[in-house]
Order: sequence, then C-alpha cells, then structure tokens
Amino acid sequence: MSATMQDVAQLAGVSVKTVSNVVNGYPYIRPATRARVEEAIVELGYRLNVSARNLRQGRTGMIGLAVPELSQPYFAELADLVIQAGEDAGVTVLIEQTGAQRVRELEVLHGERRQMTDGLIFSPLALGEEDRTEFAVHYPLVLLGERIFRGPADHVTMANVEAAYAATRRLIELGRRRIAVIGAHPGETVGSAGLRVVGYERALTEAGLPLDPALMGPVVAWHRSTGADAMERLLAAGTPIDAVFALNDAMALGALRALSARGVRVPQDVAVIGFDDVDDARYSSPSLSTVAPGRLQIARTAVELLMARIADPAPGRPFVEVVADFEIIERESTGSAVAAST
Amino acid sequence: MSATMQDVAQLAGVSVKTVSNVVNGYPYIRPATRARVEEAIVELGYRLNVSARNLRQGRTGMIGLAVPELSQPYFAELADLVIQAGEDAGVTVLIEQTGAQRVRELEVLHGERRQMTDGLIFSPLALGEEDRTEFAVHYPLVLLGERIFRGPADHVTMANVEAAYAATRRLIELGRRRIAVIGAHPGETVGSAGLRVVGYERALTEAGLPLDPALMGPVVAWHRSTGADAMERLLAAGTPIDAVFALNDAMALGALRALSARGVRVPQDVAVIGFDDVDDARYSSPSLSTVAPGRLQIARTAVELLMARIADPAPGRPFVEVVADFEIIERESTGSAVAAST
DNA sequence: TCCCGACCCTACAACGTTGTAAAGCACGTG
DNA sequence: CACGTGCTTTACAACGTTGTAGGGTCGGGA
Repeated sequence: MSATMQDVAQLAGVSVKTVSNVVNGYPYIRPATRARVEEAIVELGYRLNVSARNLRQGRTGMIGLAVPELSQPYFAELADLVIQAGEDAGVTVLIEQTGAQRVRELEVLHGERRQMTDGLIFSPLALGEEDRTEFAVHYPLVLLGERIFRGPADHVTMANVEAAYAATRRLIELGRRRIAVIGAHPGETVGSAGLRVVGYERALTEAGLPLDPALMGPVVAWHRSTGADAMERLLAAGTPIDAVFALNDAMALGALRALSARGVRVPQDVAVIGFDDVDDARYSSPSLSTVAPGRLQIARTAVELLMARIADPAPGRPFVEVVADFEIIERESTGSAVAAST
Repeated sequence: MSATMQDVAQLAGVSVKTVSNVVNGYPYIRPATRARVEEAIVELGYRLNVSARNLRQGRTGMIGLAVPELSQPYFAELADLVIQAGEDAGVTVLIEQTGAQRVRELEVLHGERRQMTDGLIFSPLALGEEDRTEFAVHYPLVLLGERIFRGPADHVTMANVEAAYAATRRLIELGRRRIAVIGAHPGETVGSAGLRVVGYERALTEAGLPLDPALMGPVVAWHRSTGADAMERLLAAGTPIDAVFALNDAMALGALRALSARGVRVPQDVAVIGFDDVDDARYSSPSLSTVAPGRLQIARTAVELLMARIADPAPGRPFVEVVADFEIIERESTGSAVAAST
C-alpha cells in the first residue's frame, strides 16, 4: 500500500529511526543525510501513519468539542472558532452533538469517543450542578456555559448577570419602563436563563421599577419559534409593553417576527434586545441590538486551557474559571440607529 | 494507566485473543468464558484502545466532511445531518473548514488529515472543473455540490436548473413579470450560480418574458450582506421589479431587509423566493418562500455512497451521480399565505 | 597521549490490538 | 474404531512508529 518509514529508510540507506528523526525535526542530523531522507520521502510519497504514532505516543492529537447542536447558529459559530483555535494550537477538533439530551451528554463524557481525543471542551445543557460528580473524569476537561460551577474542571463562562444587567439598563436609559423578558425558566437559578433573569431583575429594581410577573415570557427551549410564541402570548395578554429583553438572539428574532406580524413597530412601540450576537442579528429587519458575549475569546481560552491541561495533567493544579468580556451592540431594534441604511 | 486486554485476560484467566474475541462479538465462546471476561472488563473499567485497533486494521473509523464554513447555516445544518448519518453508519465524522480558499481546499484533499480518515465528503467552492485531476485521489471520496461534474468520484448534487426553473415559474404563475435575480456570477456556467440562472432564464423564456440584464444582481459571495447590497443597487437603479429570486436564502434574507428598509412591501409590491430552506427562512418576517434542496437526502446519500466505497474500494466500479429531490416551499414572501399568524 | 563532550546514527523493544494458523476436545458417522 | 466436523481457545506475529540506550567519530583540553 502506502510507503512506510521502513521503505524510506531503505531507499535513503539509513535506519528507520533516522527517518523518524528527520520527520520529527531532531537537530543532530548531517545535512547530507537529511537531504537524502527528504528526497526519499518525496520520491515515495511517504506520509506518516498517524495511528501508529498515536499508539506509540499514547496521544491522538485530537480534542473533542461537544455542543447541543450545530444547527443552532450560536454553536455553529462557536464550533467554527474552536476549530480554528485548535488549528492554531496544532490539534484537530472533533465535533460531537448531544441534542441537549441527558443520556447523550453522559455518553459524551464517558463514551468511547473519549478514547479518540486527548481532551474535551464541553458545553452541557441537560446536565447540571447536581451531576457534578459526572464531571470528575480522568482526562483533561474544559466546561463551557453556566450550568456547572465549581465543578472539577476548568471553566469558561460569560458574565451573564452583568451582561443582562447592562442590556436591561440600556433599555431603561432609553426611557423604557415596561420591559418584558423572554426565555425565563421559572425557578431556575443556575443556568443561563436563571442568571440572565437575575441581571434583568437587578437592573429593574435598581431603577425603582416593579418586577411584574406579567412581563415574564417563560419558554422551554430557546428557539426562534418559542421566542415568537412567547411574544405572541405576551401581546395577546394585553399587558402594556414597551421593550423586550430576549435571553438569546434566536428568541429575539422570533419575537421581532411576532411583533411585526401584529403590526407593532420596532423600535418605536417596542424596543428589542437579544443576547449572543449571532451573525443573523446584523441582518434582520430591523437589525437586532444584542449582547456580544465574547465568543472568540471563549473559543480561544477554552482551547488554551485544555492544551495546558493536556501538556501538564498534574492532578493537583487548581481549576481555573475564566469569565469572558461582553459588549452591548446597539442596532436598530433599540432605536439608537433609526431607519437603517441610506 | 488504563487497563489493556492483557490485564483483562489475566484477571479472567484467558488469553488476550479471547478477550479480543469477546469484545468483537465472535460467536464461538462458551457463555461461562464470555461472562468471566465481561466481568473482568467491568471490574477493570477496560476500554478498547482505538489507536491500536486502527493501526492493526489499517482503518480509522472516521470520515471527513469538508465544508467552506460552519458559520454559514446551510453548511452547519448539513454538517449536523452528516454527523447523524455517520453515527447511524457507525463512523465518526471529522469536520474540516476550507474557508472557500483554494489552498485550503487542496490541503483538504491531499493534506495530513486524510491520514486520519477512511474517506472524505467534500463540498468544494474554490476548486472547479478545471482542477478535475486533483480529485483523482487514492481514498474514497464523495463530492457535494455543483462545481465538479464528471470528476473521478461519486457525486451528490441537487437539481439546480430544475429547482430554479420551478421557483421562477412559480413567481410567474403568481402574476409577476419583472423578476430580478440576485447572486448571479456573470459568465459562470457551471457552479450553483450558473445553473440556477439557467433555470431562471429558461422559465422566463418559456413564459415569453424578456431577459433583462437590468434585472441581474451580480454578487461575489453569497452572504446576507451581499444580498442586501445587490437588492439596494437594484432598487437604487430604479428598474421596475415585482419579484426577486435570490439564489440562496442568505441573500434572500438580506434582500428582505433591504426591501423593508426602503419601505417596499413584501409580497404586495415585490415577491421574494430564496433557495436552501435554511431554518431561518421559516422565521423571518415575512417568512421566506424557498426551495428545499433535500438536505437530509443529500447527507444520507453521501454517507451511504462513501461507506460503500470504503467497504469495497475496487477501483473499477463506475462513479455514481445522485441528484436529490427538491421541493418549493411557499411562505409569506410570495404571498400565498398572507399576513401571517392570527 | 588520553579522555571528555558534542555530534550523528543505529538496534531493539514496546505501544495494544487483531488475523492466521492451529491445537484440543467432544460428538457423531461410516 | 478411525475420522471428520463443529466448537472453543490459544500462541504468535504483525501493524508503523518512537523512546531508550548505546556505538561510533571527531576535536579540543588536560
């Protein structure tokens, strides 16, 4: 089949190990020898057998990235960035989808794919704080998101409370007083939903505004359709509303649609702000104001942390928690830039 | 570190090969022996070493999927489906991004990642018919898309001409006469752009409508922003237009935005139809009529074809070309379902 | 002169698995 | 009673690479 080091060695008249040394950039090789070997490599079209190297070295050169599903733009864009960050770090990223199902998330943590990677970046959605022990794995692990804190792993997260506070605060500064929130998970205090609602409430309270339960649009899954539905229900209920804070962009875009279907003008009648700064937010109409959660920083940091763990798996090292920087992006849906392109 | 077959064998009091046989479901094993081995496996928490198996068997159990970029929803959704199809077929899908750059596409074809996979599903965007020879590789390859025909590989594509024809025809049936097309690549005859334009022109001609160059909105890259720009230019030029066929949904959504910014009503003043049936199309406002290109079918077929090639790499077998079924999805932007949700 | 270190190269074993070949056993058949 | 057949298990070698240990050679300092 394809050429091995054996073949190259023979053709170049050296030992197999010398070929290996050339391939791996070992410095003490006579230029002449190196040249001969390289020539032989080209001539035979030799390619290193990754499986053999993996076996010998006990590493695979791959890291896993487990997300709920790629068809959600937030995760697709995250995956894009993680793949690139991995490339820069010299590793291949293997993407896995959990569908946000508990069994599949457990499978990701303990399943056979873990045999194929040197470490895992994991954004859990079904598993939570109560499953903390599941995360005590024997391979390098970096967690993303808000579901697990003080877990036995490094952790990259966003400033959910602060960012939600800032978003809501901005709406208040714009003179809005009846600010609905879409995407709350009633009773939840720990996931993105819970934390963002805390920020929302903090901003209202601080401004002396009441926390009106009629302004809460609960939602099961954070999709476009559920966002539209929640908005529908709020409108149908007749509660006066002059702004909406959607806990992610997908729901915000759904809400925009529901508002426009009802003939409600955005931002004149109702201002809308989302969360995620998905690519789409820029191109909806009206374009969507939102919170940019520092995706690039998250991707890079996660890969860096993981690579550090892989390089030095010393079990004693304390776990790191990194909070990414966020930014409020103001577009048309909050009215700061009215009427759009000339 | 972790247990090997050696350890399991010792604990169960059998040979290594017997453990291997149990693990691989070899039938001729006494139930008692099998039980002892399985017990030992559980007790030691044994997991098969994939690298060793790969080395021994000369296969990796992975297939590659190379797409331009995951942040484009069409490809993210495709990747999602291919990963699932791979799962069903018992292989792991390794995603690679080319950024639609020529060098990176060549790298995907010939680079070292090909060492890590048993085959490749490749959707090229920079390479074309003229690079045909590059695709004559020595591993199983399935091509997606319209850039390469009669290449030396299996091929899964869509009925671009027919689908574009049907989409345009539908606009004509709705009484539209001044139908602009957004996304044309002037002079191109082979890629998705070229083919879809052919379908568009065929429909016009057949209906006795003129092919007005003023209705052509050329575009470099198929993004939301370029779609919006092209729409802008068409509107600014003042050419009368009563419908738009955007060659993909991203551009159609951009066009919707440009239209609404201008105060043009969709579908009353201008009907819009896209191509791809991206998830977003369902949730824009107005919701976007589009061509569903049979993504699921494409994903499944591609994986099937690839698996067949991997199972039987006989070089003689003629290359297959599969054309996926399409469907016209009518939503609000073409006016069939006016005014939206109750 | 001898020895030490820097440089260059090599033989060997090992990583964990599976394919091959074959051995042992029990059973029934001719 | 010899023999083939089906079942169950095993020893051995191999997949292609790299770590270890060491064998040379050469030049310079003691």
